[in-house]
Amino acid sequence: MRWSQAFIPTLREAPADAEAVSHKLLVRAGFIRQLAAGSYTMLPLGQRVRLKVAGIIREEMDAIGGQEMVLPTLHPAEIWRKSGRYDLMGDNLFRLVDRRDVELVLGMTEEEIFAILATELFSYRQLPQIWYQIHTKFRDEPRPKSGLLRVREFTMKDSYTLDIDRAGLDRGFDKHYEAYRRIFARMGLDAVDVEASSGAMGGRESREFVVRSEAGEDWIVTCVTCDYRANLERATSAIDPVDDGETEDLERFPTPGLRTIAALAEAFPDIASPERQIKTLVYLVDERPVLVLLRGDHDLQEQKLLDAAGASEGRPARPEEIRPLLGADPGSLGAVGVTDIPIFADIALKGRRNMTTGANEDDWHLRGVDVERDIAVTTWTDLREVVDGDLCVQDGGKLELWKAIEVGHIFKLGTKYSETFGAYVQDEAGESRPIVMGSYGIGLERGVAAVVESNHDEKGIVWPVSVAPYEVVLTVVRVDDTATMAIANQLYETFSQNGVEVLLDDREERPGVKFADAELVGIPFRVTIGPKGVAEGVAEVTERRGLVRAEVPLDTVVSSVSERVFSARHGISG
RNA sequence: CGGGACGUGGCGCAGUUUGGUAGCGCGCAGCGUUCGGGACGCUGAGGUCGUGGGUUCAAAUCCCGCCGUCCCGACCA
Repeated sequence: MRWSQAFIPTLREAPADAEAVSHKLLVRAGFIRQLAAGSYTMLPLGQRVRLKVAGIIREEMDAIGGQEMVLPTLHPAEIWRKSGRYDLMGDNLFRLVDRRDVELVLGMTEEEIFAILATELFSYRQLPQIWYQIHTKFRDEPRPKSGLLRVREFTMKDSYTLDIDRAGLDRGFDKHYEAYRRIFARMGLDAVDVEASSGAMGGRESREFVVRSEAGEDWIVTCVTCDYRANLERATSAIDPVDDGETEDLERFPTPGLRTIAALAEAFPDIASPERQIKTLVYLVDERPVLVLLRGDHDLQEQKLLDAAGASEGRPARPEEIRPLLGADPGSLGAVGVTDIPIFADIALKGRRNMTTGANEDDWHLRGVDVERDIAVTTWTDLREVVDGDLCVQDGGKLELWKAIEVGHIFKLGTKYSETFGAYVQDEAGESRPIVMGSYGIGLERGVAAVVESNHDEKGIVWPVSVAPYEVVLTVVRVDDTATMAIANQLYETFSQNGVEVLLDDREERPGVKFADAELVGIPFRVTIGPKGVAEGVAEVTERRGLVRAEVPLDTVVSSVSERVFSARHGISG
């Protein structure tokens, strides 16, 4: 491609209010343009990168036996009602009505549709299957942001494994795990996998692939001394033991005006230090009230509560909703004597005695609470949110929190969708069994943004060869010099014949502009050719990463640069 | 959805407080000089001031509604 004819609209000034670096750079360098909140045009450069990413994914999916297909994005709402996700997905699901008043939705993931397809399988002999597509997904995000990182319409590689049993699912899951590691490595992403919550997807086990970045929205917990790593929504930490002393009897005592953990602790330091208090929260999960019990100095991780309750939405109850339930306002709440509301208690409270909690009467508290003796806990589970500096459950090492971009997620789904849609096969014994499914996703444009987040410098983007829009830019310093231009054309042809993706910068611009643009756009290799070099029989080769320069004879420049391109093309080494 | 901000040639902005008929930089077109690290001169094109209504002799400017976008908090690839 000749730059003078290419649609590469670079900008001197970035969008002022853009936060993420990748957003600014992709806009400035002419890769993307925004149409509306969360809707982006992929300009020619952006589309080339997107196709490179799709190509890597396709190769790795095919390598594990994946079969590509394309499913519709427009789905009858009925299907989503049947799986229960029409309501579960809430407002994130785009809904519309056609001219016949039929309700439709735009697909935000496709477990339902693949499960329907899987009803065409009848025998365990046809399993396992790995099916995938690279296609558009729609999500009515409450708040699209950070350019390509969080949008309402995007391309997703979604794949699904179909197996006869859980052992098969485990194998399919492991294959995806390995494929994902290769995909991200080839894209030049330093991605790590962490334990994650399955959320609205359902299923038992899931792992997220994340890339460390300040632009990310996930919080990741890792141990500095071992391999423990988990999403904050899932992470646990070791709990320091507390000596509760001798068992005492339950006793009411007045606490006028004391409404917070801190205030109570200050007024009664000997019996009500924060770790001796029970924090009682009232939540509405899927609109049902529940009590949540935590140690006074611990905070709730909401996703853990949702996971434990099997719910999709939760929020703290408002004071006017709490009073009719417990008879008191926040500040004097407790779970002692409560039997008509489910009580979720954090495991840090297990076995604790002589605790202090609200008496469900304003300005009164209870002391001497023995959690297991006095409270009818419905569910004991891990509910507290890990904080920076907590200790690792595996080896006691220090835990660190950091922000990351989620670039992929793999789920062990189970039989929920196959049972719902009737995807059963007969096993060896002739018994009908629901197909065991796994579900695996990668967001392409988010992946592109993540590459930019972790591959840029003050001059612009630094694309890994594997996903670069062009591999080489041939910068002609004097377009008006016929000898130079003739040689440039010749080099351009030779690169093209070699199969190298080359962009010929034949614009009538000053050299400084061309150099700056090449660096902003981030093409891995720049071959600079001008009258001076032509006179000496050399071209200058500049590697974008580190801007390392070298003079190379004109007669070998194409072969040497091509070699470097070929060896870097497959990724891994970047 | 709650909180904050913004909307003026293609891009980035000033002008709004104190109404008087729109300006700057970049970019763009033509000509000339220049050109191995973001050149310069001259000439020129380009704007329903987001939108609807109101106040006024007069509205980018004041008032009301609506739409849109961004940022901060609850969701996900």
